[in-house]
Amino acid sequence: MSSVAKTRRTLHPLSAPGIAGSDEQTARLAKALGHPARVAIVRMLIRRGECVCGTIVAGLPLSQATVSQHLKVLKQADLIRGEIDGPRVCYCINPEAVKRFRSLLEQFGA
Amino acid sequence: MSSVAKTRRTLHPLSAPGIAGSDEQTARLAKALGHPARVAIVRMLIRRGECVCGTIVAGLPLSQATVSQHLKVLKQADLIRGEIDGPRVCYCINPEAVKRFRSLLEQFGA
DNA sequence: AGCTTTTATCGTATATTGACGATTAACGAT
DNA sequence: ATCGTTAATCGTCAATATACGATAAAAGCT
Repeated sequence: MSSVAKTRRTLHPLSAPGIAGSDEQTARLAKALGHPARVAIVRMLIRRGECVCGTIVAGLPLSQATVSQHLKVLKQADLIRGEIDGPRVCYCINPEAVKRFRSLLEQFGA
Repeated sequence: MSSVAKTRRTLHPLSAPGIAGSDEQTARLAKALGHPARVAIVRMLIRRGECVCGTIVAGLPLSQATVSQHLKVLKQADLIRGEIDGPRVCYCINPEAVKRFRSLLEQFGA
Protein backbone atom coordinates (compact mmCIF):
# COMPACT_ATOMS: atom_id res chain seq x y z
CA MET A 1 0.00 0.00 0.00
CA SER A 2 1.52 3.29 1.12
CA SER A 3 0.31 4.90 -2.09
CA VAL A 4 3.36 5.51 -4.22
CA ALA A 5 2.21 8.79 -5.82
CA LYS A 6 2.45 7.89 -9.49
CA THR A 7 5.06 10.33 -10.82
CA ARG A 8 3.13 13.17 -12.38
CA ARG A 9 3.65 13.82 -16.08
CA THR A 10 2.62 17.40 -16.60
CA LEU A 11 4.00 18.95 -19.74
CA HIS A 12 6.02 22.14 -19.34
CA PRO A 13 6.78 22.32 -15.68
CA LEU A 14 10.11 24.20 -16.01
CA SER A 15 10.73 27.50 -14.27
CA ALA A 16 13.21 25.32 -12.50
CA PRO A 17 16.87 25.43 -11.53
CA GLY A 18 18.91 26.32 -14.58
CA ILE A 19 16.08 28.04 -16.37
CA ALA A 20 15.56 31.65 -15.45
CA GLY A 21 12.33 33.55 -15.56
CA SER A 22 13.80 35.78 -18.23
CA ASP A 23 14.46 32.69 -20.33
CA GLU A 24 10.75 31.98 -20.29
CA GLN A 25 9.99 35.53 -21.35
CA THR A 26 12.56 35.43 -24.09
CA ALA A 27 11.25 32.10 -25.32
CA ARG A 28 7.68 33.31 -25.27
CA LEU A 29 8.50 36.25 -27.52
CA ALA A 30 10.81 34.24 -29.76
CA LYS A 31 8.19 31.57 -30.18
CA ALA A 32 5.63 34.15 -31.23
CA LEU A 33 8.03 35.23 -33.97
CA GLY A 34 8.77 31.64 -34.85
CA HIS A 35 6.59 31.49 -37.92
CA PRO A 36 7.25 33.21 -41.24
CA ALA A 37 3.73 34.51 -41.53
CA ARG A 38 3.95 36.16 -38.14
CA VAL A 39 7.28 37.74 -38.99
CA ALA A 40 5.72 39.06 -42.17
CA ILE A 41 2.80 40.48 -40.24
CA VAL A 42 5.05 42.25 -37.76
CA ARG A 43 7.18 43.59 -40.59
CA MET A 44 4.11 44.85 -42.39
CA LEU A 45 2.84 46.59 -39.27
CA ILE A 46 6.16 48.27 -38.72
CA ARG A 47 6.38 49.42 -42.32
CA ARG A 48 2.83 50.73 -42.45
CA GLY A 49 2.46 51.92 -38.89
CA GLU A 50 -0.93 50.33 -38.61
CA CYS A 51 -3.05 48.07 -40.69
CA VAL A 52 -6.60 46.80 -40.90
CA CYS A 53 -6.97 43.05 -40.59
CA GLY A 54 -8.33 42.64 -44.11
CA THR A 55 -5.25 44.27 -45.58
CA ILE A 56 -3.04 41.86 -43.72
CA VAL A 57 -5.09 38.93 -44.97
CA ALA A 58 -4.84 40.25 -48.51
CA GLY A 59 -1.10 40.46 -48.24
CA LEU A 60 -0.58 36.87 -47.20
CA PRO A 61 -1.07 33.57 -49.04
CA LEU A 62 -3.22 32.21 -46.23
CA SER A 63 -6.89 32.00 -45.45
CA GLN A 64 -8.63 34.59 -43.34
CA ALA A 65 -9.07 32.07 -40.54
CA THR A 66 -5.40 31.19 -40.48
CA VAL A 67 -4.28 34.79 -40.47
CA SER A 68 -6.68 35.52 -37.66
CA GLN A 69 -5.08 32.72 -35.68
CA HIS A 70 -1.60 34.14 -36.26
CA LEU A 71 -2.83 37.55 -35.16
CA LYS A 72 -4.15 35.95 -32.00
CA VAL A 73 -0.75 34.44 -31.25
CA LEU A 74 0.96 37.79 -31.70
CA LYS A 75 -1.67 39.49 -29.56
CA GLN A 76 -1.27 36.92 -26.78
CA ALA A 77 2.47 37.58 -26.79
CA ASP A 78 1.52 41.25 -26.53
CA LEU A 79 3.63 42.01 -29.61
CA ILE A 80 0.68 43.65 -31.33
CA ARG A 81 -2.50 45.42 -30.35
CA GLY A 82 -5.82 45.40 -32.12
CA GLU A 83 -8.33 48.21 -31.86
CA ILE A 84 -11.88 47.87 -33.06
CA ASP A 85 -12.81 50.48 -35.62
CA GLY A 86 -16.36 50.07 -36.78
CA PRO A 87 -16.69 46.70 -38.47
CA ARG A 88 -12.93 46.38 -38.85
CA VAL A 89 -10.00 45.85 -36.54
CA CYS A 90 -6.92 47.98 -36.85
CA TYR A 91 -3.68 46.41 -35.75
CA CYS A 92 -0.42 48.01 -34.74
CA ILE A 93 2.72 46.78 -33.09
CA ASN A 94 3.36 47.30 -29.41
CA PRO A 95 6.71 49.07 -29.38
CA GLU A 96 7.20 48.29 -25.70
CA ALA A 97 7.17 44.56 -26.34
CA VAL A 98 9.56 44.89 -29.23
CA LYS A 99 11.88 46.92 -27.07
CA ARG A 100 11.64 44.39 -24.28
CA PHE A 101 12.46 41.59 -26.70
CA ARG A 102 15.45 43.44 -28.01
CA SER A 103 16.73 44.12 -24.53
CA LEU A 104 16.25 40.49 -23.54
CA LEU A 105 18.32 39.53 -26.55
CA GLU A 106 21.10 41.83 -25.55
CA GLN A 107 22.45 39.25 -23.16
CA PHE A 108 23.32 37.31 -26.30
CA GLY A 109 26.36 39.22 -27.37
CA ALA A 110 26.63 42.98 -27.54
CA MET B 1 -15.92 10.69 -62.94
CA SER B 2 -13.55 13.14 -64.55
CA SER B 3 -11.34 12.89 -61.49
CA VAL B 4 -11.60 16.20 -59.74
CA ALA B 5 -8.04 16.43 -58.45
CA LYS B 6 -8.67 16.47 -54.76
CA THR B 7 -7.21 19.83 -53.68
CA ARG B 8 -3.80 19.10 -52.29
CA ARG B 9 -3.22 19.87 -48.61
CA THR B 10 0.52 20.15 -48.16
CA LEU B 11 1.52 21.70 -44.90
CA HIS B 12 3.86 24.70 -45.00
CA PRO B 13 3.94 25.81 -48.60
CA LEU B 14 4.69 29.50 -47.93
CA SER B 15 7.66 31.27 -49.44
CA ALA B 16 4.86 32.96 -51.25
CA PRO B 17 3.76 36.51 -52.04
CA GLY B 18 3.79 38.54 -48.86
CA ILE B 19 6.31 36.36 -47.09
CA ALA B 20 9.93 37.19 -47.79
CA GLY B 21 12.82 34.80 -47.71
CA SER B 22 14.26 36.75 -44.84
CA ASP B 23 11.05 36.18 -42.92
CA GLU B 24 11.66 32.47 -43.17
CA GLN B 25 15.20 32.87 -41.92
CA THR B 26 14.09 35.09 -39.07
CA ALA B 27 11.35 32.65 -38.12
CA ARG B 28 13.72 29.70 -38.26
CA LEU B 29 16.09 31.32 -35.78
CA ALA B 30 13.32 32.67 -33.57
CA LYS B 31 11.69 29.26 -33.46
CA ALA B 32 14.94 27.67 -32.35
CA LEU B 33 15.00 30.12 -29.44
CA GLY B 34 11.33 29.52 -28.78
CA HIS B 35 11.80 27.23 -25.82
CA PRO B 36 13.03 28.23 -22.36
CA ALA B 37 15.46 25.34 -22.14
CA ARG B 38 17.08 26.33 -25.41
CA VAL B 39 17.38 29.93 -24.31
CA ALA B 40 19.02 28.73 -21.12
CA ILE B 41 21.45 26.59 -23.10
CA VAL B 42 22.44 29.47 -25.34
CA ARG B 43 22.83 31.75 -22.37
CA MET B 44 24.99 29.19 -20.59
CA LEU B 45 27.20 28.78 -23.66
CA ILE B 46 27.67 32.50 -23.96
CA ARG B 47 28.50 32.87 -20.31
CA ARG B 48 30.96 29.99 -20.22
CA GLY B 49 32.35 30.26 -23.71
CA GLU B 50 32.04 26.56 -24.26
CA CYS B 51 30.54 23.67 -22.41
CA VAL B 52 30.57 19.90 -22.44
CA CYS B 53 27.21 18.27 -23.00
CA GLY B 54 27.15 16.64 -19.59
CA THR B 55 27.54 19.98 -17.87
CA ILE B 56 24.60 21.36 -19.80
CA VAL B 57 22.51 18.37 -18.82
CA ALA B 58 23.51 18.81 -15.19
CA GLY B 59 22.41 22.44 -15.30
CA LEU B 60 18.91 21.75 -16.52
CA PRO B 61 15.92 20.07 -14.92
CA LEU B 62 15.47 17.77 -17.89
CA SER B 63 16.57 14.29 -18.84
CA GLN B 64 19.71 13.67 -20.84
CA ALA B 65 17.62 12.57 -23.82
CA THR B 66 15.54 15.71 -23.78
CA VAL B 67 18.54 18.00 -23.50
CA SER B 68 20.19 16.17 -26.37
CA GLN B 69 17.11 16.83 -28.46
CA HIS B 70 17.20 20.54 -27.64
CA LEU B 71 20.86 20.64 -28.57
CA LYS B 72 19.96 19.06 -31.88
CA VAL B 73 17.40 21.76 -32.59
CA LEU B 74 19.95 24.48 -31.85
CA LYS B 75 22.53 22.74 -34.00
CA GLN B 76 20.11 22.40 -36.90
CA ALA B 77 19.43 26.12 -36.70
CA ASP B 78 23.20 26.52 -36.75
CA LEU B 79 23.07 28.55 -33.57
CA ILE B 80 25.54 26.26 -31.87
CA ARG B 81 28.33 23.95 -32.89
CA GLY B 82 29.39 20.70 -31.26
CA GLU B 83 32.89 19.35 -31.45
CA ILE B 84 33.78 15.84 -30.41
CA ASP B 85 36.44 15.73 -27.75
CA GLY B 86 37.26 12.19 -26.75
CA PRO B 87 34.15 10.62 -25.34
CA ARG B 88 32.50 14.00 -24.82
CA VAL B 89 31.06 16.67 -27.02
CA CYS B 90 32.00 20.25 -26.42
CA TYR B 91 29.43 22.83 -27.49
CA CYS B 92 29.85 26.48 -28.24
CA ILE B 93 27.68 29.12 -29.83
CA ASN B 94 28.11 30.12 -33.42
CA PRO B 95 28.63 33.88 -33.20
CA GLU B 96 27.90 34.30 -36.90
CA ALA B 97 24.39 32.96 -36.49
CA VAL B 98 23.75 35.15 -33.48
CA LYS B 99 24.97 38.15 -35.40
CA ARG B 100 22.78 37.24 -38.36
CA PHE B 101 19.76 36.90 -36.10
CA ARG B 102 20.42 40.26 -34.53
CA SER B 103 20.78 41.91 -37.91
CA LEU B 104 17.59 40.30 -39.13
CA LEU B 105 15.84 41.73 -36.11
CA GLU B 106 17.11 45.18 -36.84
CA GLN B 107 14.35 45.73 -39.31
CA PHE B 108 12.07 45.69 -36.28
CA GLY B 109 12.75 49.13 -34.99
CA ALA B 110 16.20 50.66 -34.65
C1' DA C 1 38.30 -8.44 -24.35
C1' DG C 2 35.47 -6.36 -20.99
C1' DC C 3 33.90 -2.23 -18.36
C1' DT C 4 32.64 2.66 -17.67
C1' DT C 5 31.52 6.99 -19.25
C1' DT C 6 29.40 9.92 -22.37
C1' DT C 7 26.14 11.29 -25.76
C1' DA C 8 23.06 10.34 -29.63
C1' DT C 9 19.17 7.96 -31.28
C1' DC C 10 14.92 5.00 -31.09
C1' DG C 11 10.36 4.23 -29.72
C1' DT C 12 6.48 6.06 -27.78
C1' DA C 13 2.96 8.93 -25.62
C1' DT C 14 0.81 13.32 -25.16
C1' DA C 15 0.38 18.22 -26.28
C1' DT C 16 0.62 21.88 -29.34
C1' DT C 17 0.68 23.99 -33.84
C1' DG C 18 -0.91 25.17 -38.34
C1' DA C 19 -4.13 24.96 -41.83
C1' DC C 20 -8.80 25.25 -43.62
C1' DG C 21 -14.02 25.59 -44.34
C1' DA C 22 -18.04 26.79 -41.89
C1' DT C 23 -20.23 29.41 -38.66
C1' DT C 24 -21.02 33.27 -35.63
C1' DA C 25 -20.96 38.03 -34.05
C1' DA C 26 -20.86 42.83 -34.65
C1' DC C 27 -21.27 46.64 -37.36
C1' DG C 28 -23.05 49.84 -41.11
C1' DA C 29 -25.97 50.65 -44.72
C1' DT C 30 -30.33 50.11 -47.29
C1' DA D 1 -35.62 44.24 -40.44
C1' DT D 2 -32.60 42.40 -43.78
C1' DC D 3 -28.33 42.41 -46.14
C1' DG D 4 -23.42 42.69 -46.95
C1' DT D 5 -18.92 43.21 -44.90
C1' DT D 6 -15.51 42.19 -41.64
C1' DA D 7 -13.19 39.50 -38.35
C1' DA D 8 -13.19 36.04 -34.61
C1' DT D 9 -14.22 31.47 -33.30
C1' DC D 10 -15.48 26.45 -33.84
C1' DG D 11 -14.52 21.91 -35.39
C1' DT D 12 -11.39 19.03 -37.51
C1' DC D 13 -7.29 16.92 -39.37
C1' DA D 14 -2.40 16.26 -40.19
C1' DA D 15 2.07 17.49 -38.76
C1' DT D 16 5.43 18.95 -35.15
C1' DA D 17 7.10 19.45 -30.75
C1' DT D 18 8.21 17.90 -26.13
C1' DA D 19 9.30 14.67 -22.82
C1' DC D 20 11.10 10.30 -21.20
C1' DG D 21 13.16 5.48 -20.64
C1' DA D 22 15.70 2.29 -23.15
C1' DT D 23 19.09 1.27 -26.21
C1' DA D 24 23.05 2.00 -29.22
C1' DA D 25 27.53 3.94 -30.44
C1' DA D 26 32.05 5.65 -29.51
C1' DA D 27 35.84 6.53 -26.68
C1' DG D 28 39.04 5.63 -22.95
C1' DC D 29 40.67 2.56 -19.32
C1' DT D 30 42.19 -1.95 -16.95
